[in-house]
Amino acid sequence: MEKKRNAFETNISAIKTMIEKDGFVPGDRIPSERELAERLSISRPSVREALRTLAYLGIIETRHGGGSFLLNRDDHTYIQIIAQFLVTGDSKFEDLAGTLRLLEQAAFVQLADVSILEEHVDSDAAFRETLIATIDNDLFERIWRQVNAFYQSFGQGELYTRAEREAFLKRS
Amino acid sequence: MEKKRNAFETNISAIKTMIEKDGFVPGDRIPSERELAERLSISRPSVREALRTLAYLGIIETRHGGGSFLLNRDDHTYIQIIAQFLVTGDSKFEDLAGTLRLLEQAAFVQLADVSILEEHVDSDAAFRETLIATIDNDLFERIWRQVNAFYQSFGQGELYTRAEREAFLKRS
DNA sequence: CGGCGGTCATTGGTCAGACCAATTACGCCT
DNA sequence: AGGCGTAATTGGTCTGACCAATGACCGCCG
Repeated sequence: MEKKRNAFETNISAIKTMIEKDGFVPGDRIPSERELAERLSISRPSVREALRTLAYLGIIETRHGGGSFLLNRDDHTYIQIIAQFLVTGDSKFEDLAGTLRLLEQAAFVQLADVSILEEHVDSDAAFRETLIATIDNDLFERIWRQVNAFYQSFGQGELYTRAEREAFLKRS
Repeated sequence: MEKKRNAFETNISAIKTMIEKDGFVPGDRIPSERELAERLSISRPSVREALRTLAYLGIIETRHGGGSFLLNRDDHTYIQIIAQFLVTGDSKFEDLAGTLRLLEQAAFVQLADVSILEEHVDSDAAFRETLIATIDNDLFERIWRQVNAFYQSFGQGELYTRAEREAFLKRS
């Protein structure tokens, strides 16, 4: 009898199973919290704890007064969660700057046409922002943005000097 | 004043911030639910909804009667959890592989001596692991490790073919 | 004096019920 | 038939209570 597993995960599974079994498709409204509680024979707070987690993961969306709705699977929530927990408070400042340089260097290597950077050589922020945008990789951009936001929170100024930015262009 | 953010995510952030601010390290016991509720001026059910989500993601662990404890980052299971719900997220899978290639390319550009990679050319995993280790940047390595864990959870095989790994070495 | 066992405070787990806020559905009036 | 206001539905939050598991404290006994 090792079924004594956490009731919480059991509840999440139960709700997930019920959603699948009833054949809900993305966009559908799932039963209300009160109805779920009754059908699963658990209290509404327990239902809510499970639903909140599902909502946080982007599985469902809740609308105050409207109900809970199944979301499409390819919403980006999971990427946000990853990015949010990747960069945490104990990241060292030197690592932040170093990581930013690495990320941007990676982007630069992939860059075919350097000319689009030339007009932004005056602005550190615009230069780097443009550089990252050329990659066209959502996850990569989110990670960079998260790291950069952390870097900015340290109140530091430009990551590169103007000379360094010009060096970028010459290395094409 | 667009502070109208969801209270739930605000609560998760608040708890996460408090944990970081108070300098808790993995293994530490965090304040009790009742104390958190009081310090954050929210009710215990709201605290619980946030804590359950953190527990489900593997950020913390709760022991009935004992308290809640911070887990090691390596124990964070949210990667697997999220993947469990997103098995069909093909479009974003390309982002994962692309991000990994970008990170490793950045590491390679910084690499002075390629010879240490030669002995690992037979193993995709060892090759990439060694490559990242040369960077000596904690944050960068952590980001790579998490993205790689997510990539692995999709059950994919090697990121590079053997020919691609050998091409790395030649480009020195 | 020291080890042991029991008691009790602390903490998480769960529930019932209440009230508010936002949305939606319905029916009435025009 | 259409528009509008009211009521029902539904999520959001809180209070309070009780149970269950853990752990610390303290007294008892060897």
